[in-house]
This record gives sequence, structure tokens and C-alpha cells, in this order.
Amino acid sequence: MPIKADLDAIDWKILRELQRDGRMTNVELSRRVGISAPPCLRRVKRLEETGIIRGYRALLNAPALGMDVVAFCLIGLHHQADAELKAFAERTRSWPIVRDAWMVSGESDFLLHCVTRDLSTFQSFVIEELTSTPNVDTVRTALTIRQVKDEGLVEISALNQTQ
Amino acid sequence: MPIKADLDAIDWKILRELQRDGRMTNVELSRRVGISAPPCLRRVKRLEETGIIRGYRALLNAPALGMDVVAFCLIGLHHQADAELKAFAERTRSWPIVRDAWMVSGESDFLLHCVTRDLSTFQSFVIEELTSTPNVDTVRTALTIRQVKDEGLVEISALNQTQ
DNA sequence: CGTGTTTGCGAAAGATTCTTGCGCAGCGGG
DNA sequence: CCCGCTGCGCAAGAATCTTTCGCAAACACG
Repeated sequence: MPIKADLDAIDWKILRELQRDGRMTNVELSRRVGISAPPCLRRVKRLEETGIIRGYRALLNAPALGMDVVAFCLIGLHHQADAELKAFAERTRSWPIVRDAWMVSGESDFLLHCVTRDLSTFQSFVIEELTSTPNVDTVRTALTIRQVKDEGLVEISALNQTQ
Repeated sequence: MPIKADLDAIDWKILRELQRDGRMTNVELSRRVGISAPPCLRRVKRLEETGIIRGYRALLNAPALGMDVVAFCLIGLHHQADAELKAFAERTRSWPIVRDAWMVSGESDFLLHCVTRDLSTFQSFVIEELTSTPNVDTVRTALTIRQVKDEGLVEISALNQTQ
């Protein structure tokens, strides 16, 4: 899976542009990276097929859609055997409130990124779902005030583009 | 900003589809939501112009691009006056390692989502940048083992689509 | 009830983009 | 030197995008 594909400067430019605007037309993309459309499309498809581009996603405005609460939950389990970790991971997938989740090492075992309509919905989730889930030991929550940075997942620097 | 736009069932379907595949053609999208292409395109543009769709982004495979470490940092500051919060928020934007960041309430003041090439790069960042930043009190880190869930930001349920 | 307004759908057509096939140039190995 | 490999770009047909326009349904109002 972690295939360190060898990408040239043009590939890095493509990734940077598509990370900023994933719906750009191939013609526009080809102009920005400095090649013609057909080889540009071939490169994009290759990046998609090799899994370097995992997909494309529209970014939505949660408050405008009536989702006013974004919060993170740090979960500590009583037992961290493989079966228990998998069981909790599976459970996170069944909670629509949890938008993405990570298994982590450190003081906690899981980090949950939650989005809900309002505070009482979130509180109900924590009390009635999270803390009452078997094997859950500690639940620490952090309500977000606002997002202060939002770049794509991967940094694409001038260094990458020229090496 | 939090304009609770009134969306009908078709709008919700559009949001769901574009959150799953933001690069879908308008013709394909119109087929999936059950209307013809022109009104579908008008709806998408309206969603973009009203800010409900904030943009589109390619999702990249970080390990395949040589970024093997994903971690979260919980930052506590000594002083939480408005000026200090803004100063730290601004500083997070200058760190390329920090991909997105949230101001939070709870035990910590900021949550940082970090992606680096390797562990030593991350450790250097924590020691040489984070802990040595003025006004930083506590730094707790959580190294991710793996992502166990990755949906879009907003839940789009059957309930939304029919109301 | 009738009329005017508003709203949104869908057909049609031209412009743009996508996609494929093919020829050509640069490069490294035999 | 020649050959195979790789990747670019031109060209052409297919698909899509985008605008324009007519139409029908919903609604307000007299």
C-alpha cells in the first residue's frame, strides 16, 4: 500500500492543483501544469489508478446545513487487545455523528471527529452512546470554537515539485 | 454566514453525491438525482454561490507520497485572551506540517492535525517549534495508528432528503 | 374563480471538453 | 548505429457543458 511512487515535478503540480480544486477541468489543469490535455489526463488517471489520488470530495458548509456543533472526542478503552480495538473501530462506523475516526497511541486509544445539529444532540451521543459502550473507560471531549486552518491532507511544496 | 438555506430532496441528493465523488460529471450527477442536466447544473452553481459547497478537493494517499506520520496535537496556552488566541491561530497557518487546526474549548485550546514525512520530523516540530512557541503551556500528542473511518464532513441522511 | 407572477423543469443547439489513436522526439541499452 | 521504451502533442469523433427558450405547475391577489 505505501508504494512510494516516483513522481516528477508535473505530477506534484497536478496533485497540488487538484487538492485545491478537485473539480477543475482537465483542460484548465493542463494549462496550469504546463502540458497539453491528453498527457495531463493520462497522468491524472494513473494517479487515480495507483491510489495516490484516493478520490474527490465536495467540502460542505456544516452550519449552513444545520449542523452547528463540531467536536472531537478522545476515547480511552479498558482493554486494548486487537479484538477490542477492532470492535470499537467497527462501532465508530455505525455512528453517523462520527464523521472520521482515528486509532491513536498516547493517552487515548481513539480520536473521533463528530458533527451534530446542536449541543444537546452531541451531549446525548456522549452520554447515551459513548460512555455506555462496553469497554469504554474515559471520554474527553473538545468542542470546537472555529476552524483556524484547512489545507489538504498533504503538503506539496516547491521542494517536491523540483526534485 | 450560517444561513440555513432551505433545500429540497434533490439538493440533498446532490450534496450527498458530490460529497462522495466531487469530480462526477454533471450529466452523471443529474442521472443519479433524477433530473435533467441543465437544472442540475443550476442547482450545483447555486449551492456553490451560496457557500453551501465550499469547494472540491482531491483526497491524497499520504503514505504513498512519503508522508508516513499523521498525528494530533492538543495545545494548552498560558493566556487565552483574544489577542493571544488569534496570534497562535495565525502561527498554525505558518507551519506546513499542520494541515488543519481548530480552536477548541475544554482541557486544551487548540487541536492540530499534523502530517509529516517521518517520526523524527514530527518530534523536531514538537520540540523546536511547538513547545518553544511563546505562550504555549502544554502539548499533548497522539500519533495515529490508522484511520478507521473517513466520511465527508456532513451527514446526509434519508431524513434530510425527504423533509 | 380568473389572471398575472414566480419558479423550476426540460428540449435544443453551439461551445467546450473529453477521449482515443497515432506520429514524433528524446533517451538509454545492446 | 539501431532499437525499444517512454511520454509529449496533434487531430478527430464522442461526450459533456452551458445558454437560451418555451412550457407547466404553484401561488398571490383581485
